[in-house]
Amino acid sequence: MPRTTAARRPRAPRGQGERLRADILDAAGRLLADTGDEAKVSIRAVADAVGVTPPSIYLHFADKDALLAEVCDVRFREFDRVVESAGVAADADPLAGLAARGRAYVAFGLANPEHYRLLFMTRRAPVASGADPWEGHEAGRAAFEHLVAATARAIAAGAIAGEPTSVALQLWAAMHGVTSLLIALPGFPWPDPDQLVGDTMRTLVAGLRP
Amino acid sequence: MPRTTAARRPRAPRGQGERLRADILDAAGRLLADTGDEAKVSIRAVADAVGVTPPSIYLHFADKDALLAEVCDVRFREFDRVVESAGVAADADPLAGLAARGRAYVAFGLANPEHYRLLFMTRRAPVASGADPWEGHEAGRAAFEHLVAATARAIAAGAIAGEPTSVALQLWAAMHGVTSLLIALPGFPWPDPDQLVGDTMRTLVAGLRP
DNA sequence: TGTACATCAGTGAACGCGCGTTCACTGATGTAC
DNA sequence: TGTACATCAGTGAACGCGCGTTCACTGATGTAC
Repeated sequence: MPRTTAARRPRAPRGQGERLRADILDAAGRLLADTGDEAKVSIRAVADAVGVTPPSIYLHFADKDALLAEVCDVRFREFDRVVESAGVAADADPLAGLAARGRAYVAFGLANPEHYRLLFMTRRAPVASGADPWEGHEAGRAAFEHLVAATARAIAAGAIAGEPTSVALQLWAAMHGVTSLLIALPGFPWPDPDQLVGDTMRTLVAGLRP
Repeated sequence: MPRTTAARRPRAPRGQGERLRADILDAAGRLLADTGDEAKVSIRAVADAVGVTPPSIYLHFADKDALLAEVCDVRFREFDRVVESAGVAADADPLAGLAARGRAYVAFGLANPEHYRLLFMTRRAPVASGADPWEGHEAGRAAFEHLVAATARAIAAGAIAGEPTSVALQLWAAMHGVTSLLIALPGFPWPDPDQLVGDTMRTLVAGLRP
């Protein structure tokens, strides 16, 4: 089967070259989600999806890694926005806010498994020790800080006990555990995901009660 | 840099052809652990590590997928053996047995990150619905049943409450969450892994108390 | 005891493929004088 | 107003690479008669 070639994209007018950049990022993200396979996101495939020739990609990104890193960043921002807004909507009760974040976290992962895989299941190079570990991952930093803040509010309200960062890590690890197992092992006889998330959340909250 | 070619392996004597099969499995596993990169485990690289030519692999494995599936199975058996024996050693107190399994689980993952990745972080095709989900993954079934059994003992002893399978899934998801995040995001400013595992285990056990 | 034959455990060379990336180029559009 | 030139936004063709896999073959060893 030959690659489905998109219509040839008309050349951008002068000064609008940056539009192609945005289209490339978008196409790469969609390609990843649609094929469900990071190996299928090749420079050629992305160029084809956008309707442009492969060398054009290099007018906007240094190399393939730079492109993927930026796709990752864009999707991370989306992830943070979705999870945080679900949490904020329920924050009247800080515990409900945390639970809503957990549910939204898992739901995002299951709805966008390949994006989730790229964000949280693919090895991201460790930065040099001493450097800022968040350098180049500002969206990641924001997402984590949002979680720590929500956790701190629940602690301040007396709903749970513990040190905010430690508790946030436990919640994150548990929700990530559920999400990534469901994504990695779809053949396993899982119970209903909602129930698994609910049970896990209830156990954690009970265990963290002051 | 040219691939470091192993000494040419002497031809097996008659009737001993199966020895090469075992050596191939072993070399593929070591290659995965040493390079830390599944993409580097190519038919050519494995053949080279064993000291044989690429077509020889096909005398023993139908194709690359079959080889990787069997590597996976071998490592899964090792994983189950390590975790279960750590648990059995502490089973005098069922709760201590569960905790020992949790620690051994995470330790195995951190000591063999690429094997862990292959076992639990790489998508394994879902089987046809209706078929036995464990078909071809007998080692996986055994490992999971060992965990459920240990959980059931802790429940029977009155140390924790709940339904064995549900509780086992919660414990698994949490330990997997910790392990896989540490593996996937080594650049994150993690606390000491032992502390993270200990905190998570304590929270879960507290939340599951009868 | 000798010899033809079968079998086993591989080898050597090649196939076609898709990949990331580079390089010289093109053609439309704006700007200086 | 005309024209030379610069710039922008790409294209077309090719590079070398490593990959999974196939195919015809080889040479040592056993077995039948």
